[in-house]
Parts: sequence; structure tokens; C-alpha cells
Amino acid sequence: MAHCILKIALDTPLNAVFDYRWTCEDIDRPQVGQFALVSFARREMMGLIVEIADHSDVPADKLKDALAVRTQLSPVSKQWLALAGFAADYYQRPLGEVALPGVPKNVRVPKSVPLDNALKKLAKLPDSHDPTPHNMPVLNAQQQAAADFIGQANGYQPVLLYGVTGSGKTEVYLQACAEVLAREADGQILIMVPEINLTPQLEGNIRARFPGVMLATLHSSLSEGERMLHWLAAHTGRARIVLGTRLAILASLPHLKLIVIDEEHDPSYKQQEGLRYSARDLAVWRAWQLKIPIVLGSATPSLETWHHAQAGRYTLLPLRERAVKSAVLPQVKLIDMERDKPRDGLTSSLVAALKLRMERGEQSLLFLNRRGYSPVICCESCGWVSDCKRCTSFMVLHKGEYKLRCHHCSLEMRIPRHCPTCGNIDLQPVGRGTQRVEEGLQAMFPEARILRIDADSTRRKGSAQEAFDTVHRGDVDILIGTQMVAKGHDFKKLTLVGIMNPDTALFSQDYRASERLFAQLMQVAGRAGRAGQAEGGSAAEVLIQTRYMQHPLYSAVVSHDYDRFASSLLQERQQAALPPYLFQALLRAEAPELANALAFLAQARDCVEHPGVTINDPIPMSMTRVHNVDRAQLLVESPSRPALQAFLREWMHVLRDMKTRVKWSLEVDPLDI
DNA sequence: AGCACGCCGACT
DNA sequence: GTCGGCGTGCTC
Repeated sequence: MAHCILKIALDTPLNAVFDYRWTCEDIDRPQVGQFALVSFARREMMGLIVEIADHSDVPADKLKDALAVRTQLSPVSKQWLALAGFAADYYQRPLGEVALPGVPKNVRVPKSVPLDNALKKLAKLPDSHDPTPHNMPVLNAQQQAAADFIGQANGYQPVLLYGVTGSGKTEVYLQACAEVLAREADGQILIMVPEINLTPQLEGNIRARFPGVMLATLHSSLSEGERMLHWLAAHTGRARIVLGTRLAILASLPHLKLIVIDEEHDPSYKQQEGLRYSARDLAVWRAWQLKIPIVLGSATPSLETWHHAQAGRYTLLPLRERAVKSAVLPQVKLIDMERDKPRDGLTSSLVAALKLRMERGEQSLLFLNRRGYSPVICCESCGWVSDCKRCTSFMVLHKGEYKLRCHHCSLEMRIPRHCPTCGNIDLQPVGRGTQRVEEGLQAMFPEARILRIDADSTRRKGSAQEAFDTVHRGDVDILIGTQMVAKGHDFKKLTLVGIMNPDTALFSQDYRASERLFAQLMQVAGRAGRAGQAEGGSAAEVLIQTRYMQHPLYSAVVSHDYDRFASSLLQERQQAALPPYLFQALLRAEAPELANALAFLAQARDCVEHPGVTINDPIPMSMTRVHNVDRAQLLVESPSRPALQAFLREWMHVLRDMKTRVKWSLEVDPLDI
């Protein structure tokens, strides 16, 4: 018996791979890319073999034997390891922290029984390999040309599929999928969506279109058993189509031939904790690495993607014809809140429009991106406001539960009967959330069936689906909702969308706010009347309440002109030297005392040379305190991505060795600054 | 990150 | 006399 050294990546913050001894015949050595169980710091962990060597530099008395190798699983591919390696390097995280968390928990447990059982179960599933699409609709010329371009693309080919809601992007994806499935004997396709729960119909559409191939879904609300089975289906190549959320970008897909990213501009492709990766960016890298086409679909592309398309790095395929002939674009109108003063948050024009829909038996949607009753309450005699004791924020009034709640740390308290500082019993709600609008509407329209959909009204599992079903059945006259209602669902009987208070985003500190607002307005506008006039309904109308009638963002929304708006935003970004013309990274620090966090950042700023890179001053985050912890940040910028990357590599090296009690983390390409 | 070791305050 | 606070150090 000979022995070899397995170099193993483990899910630990330590930036290293670890050596273990393994004894076996030379012919049945484990393979790079297989999983191995090891004892690490007195506990058992599953690791990934990233290299096999004949000897180790680690002193022999420290070396341990690996406990087991999962030989029943084929290794992940070299390309997959390279993807994990790239992500680890780019986002400055240990390889194990990138490679292992996506692997199902039941693959990572010490016992191999769950894995063996799942493999057996997968083997028993019926084997069908018929990629023939069923019920393929006839596409219009533009759709067909786009689908053919993607389906027949050779090598790395990034495509921006640009078309408004109703232009038939989904059909283009499915047609392109059909072409790839037919051409590539065991080719796999990855389709990514922002949130799978909000697009249940897409999964159904894919299954109905391709009944002869296996589809696996990957998203965070799978049970452990499902996650295991679906992950294995992808890893073994059995699943020909994988439909998933951002975490699916790290799935093992040995025969990947096409990637589709629907709604590519959606912020949920960015992970906002832990390894803060952009699934969209990693997908583009993965397509480049594998030399395969990738489709980025959107009605309102991110400026990054738009910029690439303008520069010719991505092929722009616009869908300008309406796929459903009867579906007309909704008519967007602005309501001047300076002239038509709102009562209970609603202008008389909006109220009249609601009334008209009630009379016609049609549905209306009111969009307000703020849940709760009112965002704050205050005392009119002494000026007391309901701020959170643990955060730099207000406690939100939730009237139904008779509580004040902080939306950042979840602290709750009963609504005070009188002012805590002066005793005044007249505490006033300030501002308006969905609950308050619901209350006002019910008083205004006592007969109306009003339904509120937000994170509070749908906390129970399955209740969101129930609520949406109620709307689809037509048992609701007025729907009021937060951004939860903006995505995915087509409401056939809905002919009015009212946007209550979009102006706050116009003058935000965040330079991405207007880009996001535009996308959100287009998206929520798209909820209305997609079946359109052919069914005897009236044209859908979108009413936006604003105090800034002249704002170019609103003129662009009214004329459905994203092209011009995006181009002018890009010009501003270029002049102001902002992304995508500049690359950024953010060092965050948190500590019980703000001064400590700031001091750490100041030290970090001065500890290395930084040619070609600008390091700004440490500043407290705009919401400084959350849950009794103060947070500050340091922004690092460079017009050159390689220069920034080189700097970060060296910087992190120094920072990791720096002794500090401050908790810190790095984010590359941050979205919120 | 865990997890253990280790040395000082309030309880049965 | 012990339980347990979290400071410090280590993980092939």
C-alpha cells in the first residue's frame, strides 16, 4: 500500500488548503474534484480535493489521515474548480468558502447513507432523452431571428435580449433552448431567474414545452431532500435544464452549453451577505470560460450590461414588435401633486380612476414601497419621535398588532399611550405605509374588496400564493402592495396601476436609485392588462403621483423610452467617474463603538501602497447603528479592474495578519454605497 | 468561524 | 468550594 497527500479545501475562514494523508493502491487514488471527509480542529468536516501530491511540507506529526473519500460521486470538473477558484480570488475569499456551502448538507455529513440513498433514488427516475419541444408557438420574425442567433451561436457569445414586458422574451429563451437541446446530445442549460417563487409559471412552461427532458430547480426554499436530489441531477448530467436563483450559478453542470439570465438587471442576483458575489457577473465569466453563449434578458438592462452592449462587447438583440398582438403598452400619465393635493396619500385624479375601475368591475393596483402603518410616530407637543434604541432608525407603527417595530433589528414594543418624555397623549403617525393606505381606502370605498400584499400580510408560508390566487380569481377590486407585487404575476383583469410616492428615490444619495426606480416603474406597470383590449377590456393605465412633473426620469417612463434614458444616465456616470466607468470595493467595519470601527479603517487605509487606486476617507455608514453595533466603511476605487484586483490581493494579505477586535469584511463591486 | 483552554467573580 | 464569563490561540 502506497500513500499520497490530498490537498483539501475546507469551509473555514482560513485562507489555505489543508494536507491529509491517504493510503491506497496507486491505481485507485482518489481524484481531484472529489469530496473527502476529514477531521479538522477536533470535528469532522467534508472538504473538496483540489490537488493530489506525493509529499507534503507540513511536519509529519501534524498530518492526519483523511477519514473517507466519496468515490461514489464523480469529481466536479476542472472547469468548475476553476470557476470556484476565480470567484474566491475575485471576491477575496478562501476557496473552501466558495466551493462548499453550495454543496447539499447531506453530501457533507459524516455518514454516506443519505448520499447513497439519493443516488439510488435518482437512478430509479425514468430515463427519457427526448428533447422534442411540445406546442411550440409561432414566433414573430424578430423573436425567431433572436432565438436562431442564440441557438446557433458558436463559442462565447454574450447577448443582451432587450424587450419590454410582453415582447415575448420567454419564448425566445425556450426556442433557443430547443435548438441547443436538439444539437447537443447531452448538453445542459442553466436558466436563472431573480426569485423562483414569483415566477411559478416559468417552471410549468418549461416542463410543458420539454416533457421529455429532466428539469431540476435550485433555490433556497427547497427541502434538504429535494436540494440533494436536484443538485445530484445537475452534477451527474441527468438534468438537461436547471432552473434556479443566483445560488444556481455555482451548481456543478458538467455539460453546460447555454446560460440564460432572465431580468438580468434584478438586484437579487447580488448576494448581500457572506460571499457577496454577483451571480450575473459569474455567469458571464462561466460562459466565457466554457466558450458558450449567454443570454441576458431585460426590459430595463443594468447600466453595466447596457454599456457592454453599446461598446459592442455584447450583441444587442432588441425585440421591438409586440409578441401578443393585442397587448398594447399601458398608457402612463403623471399626476401633479402640487396642483391635485392628495388626501390620505391619494390625489383626486387617482381616486376617480379607482372609482371608474370599480364601476367597470376591473381591478386596480396601488404600489407603495413601504410596509407598516406609518414609518414613525411623533409627539406634536415636545417633538419626541419613535426611534429605535438599538439602531439609527425609527420604529414603524404596525397598527393591527398594536406594536412599534424596527424593520432593521426586529425590536418590538407596545404603542405608548402617551409621550414617553412629556406625557402628551396625542401621538401622531407621520407618513404612510401600506396598512394606512388600506385603512384610508376602505373608508373611501366601503364596498370595495381590498387586499394588501406585503411582507407582513404574507408572513405565513403559502399565504403569498393564496393572496395572488385571490387576485387571479377576480375576488379583489383594489390590490395594494409593496415591491412584492411588482414581479412576475400578470393580472389579466387589472387595468389600473397607481404609483403613490416614487419621488423619494429621485434625490437619493445612492446614484443607482434612479436606475432602479425606472426598472421598478416599468416592471410594476407591466402587471396591468397584458391580455389587453382583444378580450374586450379597456387599455391599461398607469398613474404616477409626483411633485416633479418635469423630471426626465418620468418623461422617459411616459414615453417608454429606456434607450435614451439609459444613454443619458451613462453619460452622467462617465462625467462623474462612476461605475461602469470605475471599479469599486468597500471595506466595512463594525464595532460597539463607532470610533473603533473608524480607527481600524484609518489604519487599513494607511497600511499599504496603492498605485492606480484611490482610497477615500473612512465614513460612518448612512445607517450607522444596527442592533447596537456601529458600522463604518472605506471606499476604494480605480478606473482599472486589474489594478484594483492587484491592490485588493495585497491589501487583504496585510489586513488578515493585522490584529484587531473590529469585525471587518470586504465587498467587491458593491451595489449600495 | 468553532471550539477548547484558562483564569477571575456570584451562587448552592 | 463550583458554574460560567469571554480573552486567546489553533485548526493539515
